[in-house]
Amino acid sequence: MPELPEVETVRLGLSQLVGNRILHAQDLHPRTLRSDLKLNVLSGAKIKSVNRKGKFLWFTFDYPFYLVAHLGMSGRFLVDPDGAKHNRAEFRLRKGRSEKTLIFDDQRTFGWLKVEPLNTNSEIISAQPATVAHIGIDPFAENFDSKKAIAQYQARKAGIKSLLLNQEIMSGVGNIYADEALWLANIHPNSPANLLSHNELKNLISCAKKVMKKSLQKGGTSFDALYVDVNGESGFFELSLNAYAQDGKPCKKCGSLITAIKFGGRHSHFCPNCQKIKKG
DNA sequence: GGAAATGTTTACCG
DNA sequence: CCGGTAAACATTTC
Repeated sequence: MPELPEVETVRLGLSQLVGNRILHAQDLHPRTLRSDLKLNVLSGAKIKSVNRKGKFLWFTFDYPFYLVAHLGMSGRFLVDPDGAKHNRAEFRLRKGRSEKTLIFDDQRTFGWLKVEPLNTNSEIISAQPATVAHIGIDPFAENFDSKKAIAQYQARKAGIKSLLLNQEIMSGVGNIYADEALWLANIHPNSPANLLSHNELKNLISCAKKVMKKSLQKGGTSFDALYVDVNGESGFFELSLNAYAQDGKPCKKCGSLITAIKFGGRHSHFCPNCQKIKKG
């Protein structure tokens, strides 16, 4: 369940595992583990925290390693699942007398895991894995700087949607929430970012935050059982979508039909009346 | 059978 | 370097 609200839903579920010790860990698919360090270096390690930046997750331990994870398009973490179909890695956990199995399940194998050494030489660098260092801060982080993000958007001529999807400026937004945020902010996905005013971009960021927060409260968006929390439960934000996958349906603001256009191999959904393209 | 699916990275061309 | 586009990765579902 791959955008910020879905990843945060997973993080919240995984955070219940803090205090568990890893008895045994192994990867089960050749594409899943994307580090030279093997999962079994974590044997004996106790989970200290589960963190998120944009769509990236990482665990910290009482061992000098991070376990970094990205769900890709179809990755799931499942605790003691009834029927995981595509097990890509397995962790046997224990806390007190209770044992659990954590499964990383991933149909399309675009998701991955990495074991990365903690950099003990610098507290600043060790605050986050090197893997996520180049990723932009997400709008839910305390140190998110919206003025900086706005300036970076305005410095570019590319269509605003492609920049929203650029995880190095502001992270967390994917195809669903980009369409939803742009609809809410009345901005055409292909409007060149440099033609948008400071206020329009400020509003766009706050719309993205608003829509993702609302989704998070409903457990994220689940079109099918692929996108579920660690207990296998689906989210219900699909029922609240206004633009994404709504092509052919009337816009809830003006009644015009939502249209879909293709860009970069993916679809954008927007209201042609409410979201007019900006021209220079 | 063809197309599409909520992501990221890389390549190519201009 | 920037922008636009496409492809690659792999699997399942509609």
